[in-house]
Amino acid sequence: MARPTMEDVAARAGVSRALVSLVMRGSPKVSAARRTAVLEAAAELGYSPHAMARSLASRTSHVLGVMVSDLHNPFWAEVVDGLDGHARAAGFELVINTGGRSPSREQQALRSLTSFRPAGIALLGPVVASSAITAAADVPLVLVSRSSRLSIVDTVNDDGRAGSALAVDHLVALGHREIVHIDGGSGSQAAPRRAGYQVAMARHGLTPRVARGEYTEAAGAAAVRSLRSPFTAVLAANDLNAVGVLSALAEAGLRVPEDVSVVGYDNTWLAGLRHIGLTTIDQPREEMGRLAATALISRVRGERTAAARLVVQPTLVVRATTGPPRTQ
Amino acid sequence: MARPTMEDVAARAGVSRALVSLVMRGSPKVSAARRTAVLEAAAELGYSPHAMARSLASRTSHVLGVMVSDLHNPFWAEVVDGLDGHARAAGFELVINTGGRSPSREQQALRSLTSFRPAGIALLGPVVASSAITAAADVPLVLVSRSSRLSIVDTVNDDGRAGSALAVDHLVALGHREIVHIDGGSGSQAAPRRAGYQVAMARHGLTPRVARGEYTEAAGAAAVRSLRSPFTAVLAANDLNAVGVLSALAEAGLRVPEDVSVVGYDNTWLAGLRHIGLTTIDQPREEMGRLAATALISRVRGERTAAARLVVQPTLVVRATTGPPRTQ
DNA sequence: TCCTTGCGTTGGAGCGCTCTAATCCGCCTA
DNA sequence: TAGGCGGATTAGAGCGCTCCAACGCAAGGA
Repeated sequence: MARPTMEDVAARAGVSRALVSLVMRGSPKVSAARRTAVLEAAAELGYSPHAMARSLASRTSHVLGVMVSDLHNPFWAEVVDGLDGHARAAGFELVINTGGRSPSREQQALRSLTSFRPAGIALLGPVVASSAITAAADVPLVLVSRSSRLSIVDTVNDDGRAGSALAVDHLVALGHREIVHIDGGSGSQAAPRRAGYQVAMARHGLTPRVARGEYTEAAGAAAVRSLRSPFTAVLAANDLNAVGVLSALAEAGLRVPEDVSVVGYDNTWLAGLRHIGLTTIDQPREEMGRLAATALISRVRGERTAAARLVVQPTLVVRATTGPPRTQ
Repeated sequence: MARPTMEDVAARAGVSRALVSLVMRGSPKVSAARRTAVLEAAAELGYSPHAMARSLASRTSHVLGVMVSDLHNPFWAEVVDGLDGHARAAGFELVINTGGRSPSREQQALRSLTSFRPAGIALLGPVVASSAITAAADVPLVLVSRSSRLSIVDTVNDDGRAGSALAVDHLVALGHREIVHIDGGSGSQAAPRRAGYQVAMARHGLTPRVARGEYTEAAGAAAVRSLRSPFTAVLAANDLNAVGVLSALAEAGLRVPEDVSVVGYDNTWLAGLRHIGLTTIDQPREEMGRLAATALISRVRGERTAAARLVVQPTLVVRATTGPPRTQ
């Protein structure tokens, strides 16, 4: 038994195909009697419209393509939640795809997304080259956690410089002076966080110390092990990285926060686990998703043509991994 | 500038639309000269085939719909990885959707998936009613981490009874006798894990003690706090739940594993974090994804009609949260 | 009475592609 | 030289839907 089509519904309701189409799209210019007849017929047949045929015929799409760079990072799951909720409310469906942190796989994912001819595409933390992005950009595009100067794309970012400054200020207020930053290497948004840290340290008359890292647990642990001279606080690249820092500190017999304070970045649920209780910088993840959806949809509707540069403000969340330094 | 169509490519290459179609599908019955001409024209125009028009015309689909019950649980991210890799290799695209743990949202997600007329649908840890599943089932369906007696659906599960038994055996071998199980309530696969625990305890001549829980950190912590009589080991509902157990034990001033041993379930990366170092039961997550993809694809190709009941074997991963009980 | 108006409804074209059957053409065989 | 063959190519219909122009019809105005 093949799926019923609009034709079948029309036949059963004793009307034309075009009328069924109008009912399905909730058009006001259909008499109440016909409307209920059509809806009944549709219900009896278990009819549901064929999204692809619809978008093919209407030359419009109700699909938003989303490429998630890394499905394993809980950060993105929460951004997707925000996107999903808002898009759904506006009548859009999400097609999610994953890029696995590799430029080539991202490019393939991008191609696969465009084959659906979505109304717009959101790239969450992409690492793919700018040129590949422009190539795909005959639809509205929004980048989350990656800045870009391309005028055809919108961006949603947190103010990484401000975030790092919040962390430094917090640590300095507690009395710390030897504050190390483990950075995110070439990861998305690593540069502004690093810059924010350096500026804030200078503002307090302190010497910045940056250890090379990336957005993984292992990198956080390795960076701590490589540090020779003493320090009393660490600003990690992100929460995952911070957990690696915690492990390495424990290995070295250092207590947190008595001997060393640690601050993460993102405030994913990982940081909130009581067993970890990480002081961290909160990025409003759901809001970022919502903003991305809004930006995309407004472009799709042609309400805006100028590039949007949306910046959200990070906040400090104090938990158990920061405290005053040891008074020596 | 609208996207180029097959017509445009055909015109540029000086051939018919049908020939372009053949080239795009890699048909062998095209002369080398025409093939390169078409490919060149396509490259020059930046043509990429329109997936929806294609599936509409061919009445077949290269899309697999995937509904993830909970994007926040790292377990599913890893299953999706397995699915993705295998599906992609077989020439299928994934459309991922999220159900947010709620039956009504899952049902909506399911409707949205079917509107894409996918070749098959994978439901990862669905909580939606069986009846809603059958309603959608005019395409092959596979359930992961949820058993079902419906003959039209395939299932992929780990052997939860065996997994629990592994945990109990491990703890008993270490010398434990007071082993508590915090269960997953009505969550998917909670029942077999509970049963496996009870049977294994009985086999060792021990009295089972089950505390009601669910698959969250908070539930793990709450369950431990509610326990009155002494115990030396806990088998948690899953890893997330186990982390809650660790927190509650720390609060109560109990050390792990010196005072209490803790075993999780799933072996997500969370368990592997060195700061947590959770002994746990490994479910082969990627393999489960791969099996789901294989099952779906073989049904899609009509190679099989009988329902597949795929069961994978869990294994024990010993880390830092289990050890011999205190000798009193 | 006829003509207009406007709402409700419909036929038909066409979205970008696939698929079947038909056509073309060079070459081998009788 | 005619006939047959088979591989390469193409025309045309059609997938399920939307959209436009056109149509029928009852009510109102001249």
